[in-house]
Amino acid sequence: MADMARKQGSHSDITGPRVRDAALRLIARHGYAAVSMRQIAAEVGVQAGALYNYTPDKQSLLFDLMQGHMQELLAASRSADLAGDALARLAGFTRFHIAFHLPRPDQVFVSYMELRNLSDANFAVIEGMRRAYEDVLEDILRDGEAEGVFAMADTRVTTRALIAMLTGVSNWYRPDGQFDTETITTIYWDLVRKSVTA
Amino acid sequence: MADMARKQGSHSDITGPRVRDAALRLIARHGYAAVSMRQIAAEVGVQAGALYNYTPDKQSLLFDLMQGHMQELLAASRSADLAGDALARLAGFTRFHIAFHLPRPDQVFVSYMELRNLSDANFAVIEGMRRAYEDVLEDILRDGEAEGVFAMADTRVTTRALIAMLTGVSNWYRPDGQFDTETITTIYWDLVRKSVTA
DNA sequence: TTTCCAAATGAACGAGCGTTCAGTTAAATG
DNA sequence: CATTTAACTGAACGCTCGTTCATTTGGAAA
Repeated sequence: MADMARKQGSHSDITGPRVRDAALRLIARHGYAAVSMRQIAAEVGVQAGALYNYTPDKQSLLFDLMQGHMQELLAASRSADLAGDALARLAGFTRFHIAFHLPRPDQVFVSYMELRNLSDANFAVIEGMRRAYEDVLEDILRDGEAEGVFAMADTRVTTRALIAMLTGVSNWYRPDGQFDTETITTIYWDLVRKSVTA
Repeated sequence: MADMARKQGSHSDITGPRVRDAALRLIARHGYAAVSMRQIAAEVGVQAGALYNYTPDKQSLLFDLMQGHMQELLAASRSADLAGDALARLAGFTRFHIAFHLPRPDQVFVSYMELRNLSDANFAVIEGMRRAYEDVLEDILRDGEAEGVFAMADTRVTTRALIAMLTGVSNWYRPDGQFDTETITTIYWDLVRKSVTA
């Protein structure tokens, strides 16, 4: 009679996500170093000490946010990179990248801006996941070169250039602005396709 | 006997730049909020209080670094955007952007990562300068469309996409690495040219 | 040599930091 | 109803923060 439904009805399964949500929003807005545990706690509506029921320390809170984002990104990208020739897969990747990033501006912001606030060990983990994501695109570009459909001076540099271009959309895109996701995708796919086709 | 050679031989004209250099390097490495005035002072070799001979406060120190960078960038870009048809000017802009940014990784990093740590008034100033720089490229793209040499879905979005791509090189480029500036320029110019030509 | 003053020191200010923990609370269990 | 215990409080720990300022220092000016 120990393990079954142990904390049903308790708040911990509600407060936990709320801590993460508050931390994500505040860190995206003000930066990891500028946000205090007391600010996060106030946003959730608890005292600072209560946060330590949900994270061992502030650094782990940042790492969990970034690792969670990268895990979602990797899992989703591997599902998306499936069918067809290199050109079709590049179109799919472009569409996926924009569709994944645009609805997650805070996650994107934190994951790209707070790398230097990770401990060395945590940085290595996130960096490895970023590499793995770059490899998804690089494989497509290499296959397209082999097919004779793509031509570029250096695959690795081109990979990074394209990802920088695509991710940059999060820096200015506003959902209530001039463009919807579909229009953005069309514009960027046009740039991507032309830049790498032979 | 008042105004002539007033502080010749004093340290202020040496310490001032050293404060800015130390602040730039430390902020690029650890972030504005994570760097203390005492750390900057220690790097310079003075006590924290002495910094206030050179800046009214920490916020002004950050703003001066960013404003100085943007002023240099704008002045240099206007000198570089001179001759020829749109294609030649786009080549010149691409070359200029890379040549200007690659030797200044710390300035680039700070100017793009610390925007959220500026006061509202200071942010507006820097944002305006960034807009002005984007306009240099956008003018080239518009002229190229008028010439019938370029074709793109949206000039403003394309401007931002290209600048994001070009600036992204600072995120991974290392001067002791595989590529020299000339090679990088060739690779990126290839991508830029193909992405916008009709 | 004496005077002068820019430059820098070093101590202090109130405030906020991450984190810990003994004690309180309130909902689920028996 | 009595008991249990996860969740949370509130105070405290030692420490660092940005900034101020009376005082000291040392090289240039007279």
